[in-house]
Amino acid sequence: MEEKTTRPGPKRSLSAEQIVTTAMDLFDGETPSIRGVAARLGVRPNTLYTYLPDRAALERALVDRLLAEADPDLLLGRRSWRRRIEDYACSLRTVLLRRRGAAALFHSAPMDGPNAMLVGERLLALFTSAGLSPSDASRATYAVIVHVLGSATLTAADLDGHTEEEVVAARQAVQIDPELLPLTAAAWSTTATWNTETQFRWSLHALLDGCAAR
Amino acid sequence: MEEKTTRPGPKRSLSAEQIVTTAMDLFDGETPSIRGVAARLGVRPNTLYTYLPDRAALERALVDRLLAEADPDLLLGRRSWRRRIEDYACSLRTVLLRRRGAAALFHSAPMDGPNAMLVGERLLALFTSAGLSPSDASRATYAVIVHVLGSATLTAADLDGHTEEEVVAARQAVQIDPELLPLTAAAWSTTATWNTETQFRWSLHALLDGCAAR
DNA sequence: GGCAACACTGTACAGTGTGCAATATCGAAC
DNA sequence: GTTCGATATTGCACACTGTACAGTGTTGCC
Repeated sequence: MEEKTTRPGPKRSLSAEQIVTTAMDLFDGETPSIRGVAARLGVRPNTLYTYLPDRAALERALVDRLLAEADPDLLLGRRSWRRRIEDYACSLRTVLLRRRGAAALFHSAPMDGPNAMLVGERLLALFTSAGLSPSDASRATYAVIVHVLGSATLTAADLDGHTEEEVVAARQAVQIDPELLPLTAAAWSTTATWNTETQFRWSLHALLDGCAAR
Repeated sequence: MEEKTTRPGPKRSLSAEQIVTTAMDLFDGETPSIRGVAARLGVRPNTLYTYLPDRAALERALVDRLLAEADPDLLLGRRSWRRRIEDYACSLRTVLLRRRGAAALFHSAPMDGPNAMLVGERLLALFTSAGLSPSDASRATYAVIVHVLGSATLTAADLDGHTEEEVVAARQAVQIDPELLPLTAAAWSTTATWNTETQFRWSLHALLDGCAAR
């Protein structure tokens, strides 16, 4: 194994790790591009193709970094299984909302990185400890992933750089015609808060209730 | 109102409706671009800016068209509130998976079109009929939207042009090391089916259970 | 008929990801 | 120690993308 100990040719000036790290740094402020990362590294764009097959590979690596940044250890500890899931979910939501376009990355490629697998394993453990069968635990795991990523992505689209408060206030100010949409008008004060962590926790809670009842 | 009955200047050769319609046609096969739609209409790309402020406006319009194509009337009728939600949700999922990149459109702009409002109103009615308060009905409505869009987007990323069967088979073939990820390995036969309608219905069912319990 | 508003075009710019051929650099074999 | 082949990096180029700006010609109104 690892027969390629030394190879001819010039030394590599970079590493895949380094590229992904620079992309993460660059991520505060703008969604990273091949050319942007290369510029930051003081290198021509093509150079990156020595380390990555294409842009999708960079995105996959970023996805896995983001999952790790949310701290999968939150899924461990002595708290109840629900608390642990909620804590990691909220942490991941925060991580995804901090960087513009972060949530959207999860939709360009399948999640098969090592951290994705780790998080999956731990979620399975939690649902199993809650009494679910292996099959149901798997389904519940995916349901939670879908909720966190879907929620974060939609909220990221609505925020678009603004703060949560600004968006809620802007939505509050919208006038709904009670003739056309009576129920929407009646519930609008709640609907205006769809992009808040309160809403996030409410729906996650409902989802976990439904999963636990299986 | 509508004081602009007639205006000077040449007749318009197109309409916003027409642009959105050709974009939808073009959508089978490739994700529509300003230049692509213009070419299909036999017109320079800039011409579209007479009718639309920017690409985001086109995407918003497409989102609303997709919501309508899923047939919001499925939310009406005599079936139980759960059946009606499940039927529309599955229909929307199918619509979004039929066109590549359709699901991703929902993440570029807020959903505030007329059909989005209509669907929201009808979901509120269903949850209200299920006994939820206006506030809880609003939260449950968003939870369902998040699930449908999140699930469709993740599945679209995994499918990437392939059929559901192909993806499931490819995932089944993956070998998970039971030493590293015992639970993942044990539940993998189910995990391989995450992108199926069966999984979609399972998690939607769980979510609705949790919402109804409020 | 002149005026002002308007639709549309030509051209252009600043981006994006990425393929290809040339160049420079190294390790290993002779 | 020289040659050879593998390799990293570059310059250049291509095919895209959205969209800004300055014409150019058509039209309704006074």
